[in-house]
Amino acid sequence: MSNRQANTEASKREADSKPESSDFIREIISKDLQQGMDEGKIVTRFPPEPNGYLHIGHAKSICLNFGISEENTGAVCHLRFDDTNPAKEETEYVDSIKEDVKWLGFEFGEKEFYASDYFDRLHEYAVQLIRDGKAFVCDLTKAEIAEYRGTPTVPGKNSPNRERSVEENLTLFDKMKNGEFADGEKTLRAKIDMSSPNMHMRDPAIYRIRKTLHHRTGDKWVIYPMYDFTHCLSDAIEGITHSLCTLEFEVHRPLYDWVLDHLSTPSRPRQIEFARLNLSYTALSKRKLLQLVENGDVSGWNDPRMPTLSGLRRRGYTPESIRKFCTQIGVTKFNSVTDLARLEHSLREDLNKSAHRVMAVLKPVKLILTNYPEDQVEEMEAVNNPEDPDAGTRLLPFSRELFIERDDFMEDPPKKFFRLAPGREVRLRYGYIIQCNAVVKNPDTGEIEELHCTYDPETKSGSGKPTRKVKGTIHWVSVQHSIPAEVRLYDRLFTKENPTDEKDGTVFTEHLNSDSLAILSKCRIEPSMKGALPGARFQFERIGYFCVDSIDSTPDQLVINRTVTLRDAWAKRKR
RNA sequence: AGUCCGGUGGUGUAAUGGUAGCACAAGGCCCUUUGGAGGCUUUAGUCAAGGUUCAAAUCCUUGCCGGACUACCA
Repeated sequence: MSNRQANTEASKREADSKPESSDFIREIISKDLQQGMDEGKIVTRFPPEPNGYLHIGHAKSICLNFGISEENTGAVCHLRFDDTNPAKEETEYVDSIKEDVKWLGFEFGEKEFYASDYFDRLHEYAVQLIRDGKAFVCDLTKAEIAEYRGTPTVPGKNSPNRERSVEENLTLFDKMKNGEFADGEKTLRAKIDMSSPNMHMRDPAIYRIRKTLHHRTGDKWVIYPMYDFTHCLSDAIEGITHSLCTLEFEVHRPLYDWVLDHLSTPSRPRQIEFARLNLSYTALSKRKLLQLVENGDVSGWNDPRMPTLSGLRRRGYTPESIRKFCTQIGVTKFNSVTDLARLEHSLREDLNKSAHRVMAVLKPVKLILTNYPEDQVEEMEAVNNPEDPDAGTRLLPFSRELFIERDDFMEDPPKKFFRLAPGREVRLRYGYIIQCNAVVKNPDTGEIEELHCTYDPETKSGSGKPTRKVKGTIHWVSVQHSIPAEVRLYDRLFTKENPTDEKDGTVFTEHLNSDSLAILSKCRIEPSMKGALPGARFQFERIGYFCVDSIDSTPDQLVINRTVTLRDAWAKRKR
């Protein structure tokens, strides 16, 4: 026994003293460091396209990139907006992305960059490629290019314009730049290999014409560089050492390398791919999330059911819990689906330590203590957070008429029901032991309207008197002292574990959970919640973690969101 | 179909030729004035078949399964 104890103690200590969790990317980096790469100055980057809101999947990338910069002395992580497609990108998204990264707890400071800041240099690089005979202006239409490209099994055909002279290409590219052609009329293409088994190497477009206002460069440009051309060069310009991206870019890596191999750049970054995050019962693609917003399936990008960082924030998630989650799930190269329960676990773990406990009754039923003096009010001392002695205590008003949870009473209870029932005793949390004597029902509806109980004055909480044990403890609020609130119970947005798997012929919106939101408007909360600030988080004892809604709550009408339920052994038993 | 990348308990991961371990989930027990928290505990895994080796999750071969790729998106 003592031996085993010693063992677990030892292993705990070992776990504590280990650095940060490692993964194949961090191992590559520490190897590079050992070999003296860049005098130990690691530079990573988080490169969002400002065309939507960040979600929990991006958090994985943010934690990886910024995490690595925090773990290595002298290292930095850049925030770089990949804004090369003016048709889709907006300043609104830039602002939300910056806010979300900061909220997660990461500092980019001055390292805020935009691919659009490099448009001049990128243009020069393109001209250089033309001069070197490595790029040409192509007249083919979009459809023709697709046709000429072939398929993975059939090699493509060369564009008829592939052998244009350098001079002609230069002139044509200049005319593209000067707006002399319409959108789609011409493209600049890299001259690589139309028979490559890698489709991305079949003379990919690197510049296209888009006569659209750009959110930062306005009307300065009518030609815009493509991702594959932009990303590697932006990395090289910024001195990124390790360019970390998701698995779907693996096939782009030969092109990433090709561009850098054929141009003289200030540095030579390296792309490494890892698996993106998938979460059960969740959709994680900007396109699909956009669809939910536009369909009105949710109230917006920050709907508390959305997996966006703004949604999770409004729901009551803490940045710490998300960061913890991201380090716990690890980084690998294989596709996987992470159990939503994991995210919820790290949330509860964090909130359990930090959230103040409060008594709230969501579905009230009146309970009258028939032997308690009419006008008497007692102040019961309640612990704010049993996990944190420094959180102190507060006083709860206790009186003859109380509200308790409708679910905490059953007329005809099963054996393992530890709560109130006719003739049964329970303890009122921080109060007395009571016994139920009578049930008053509405004669028309049969609905329970009042429970008449008696209390035992000898059993007051904290009185130190020896008292009998009762199996159940329930929460309550005083009718006259409690304050009203609207409580919004949120649940998972989808009923299907992998809603975006559409191989079975279904569309992800078919799996929307019709019970993902339930609004309770007659809730009663203990008076200490008066004046609670938007965003404030609490644990409602025995129910779950909640927060004051940051948008809809007002001092007069509290609106409270359920962040996550408590683990519930009783609910499990019922299943 | 071709190319590339991957396959470790139900789930997420570790073991870098040398004892298959951790976490989540699920079950049980203890404790408890939150059916919370905490403590203890059980179940359960190397895709398959060959080969190399004293020794294979790890290296090799073949097969099977999964993913990515066929935007002037990123």
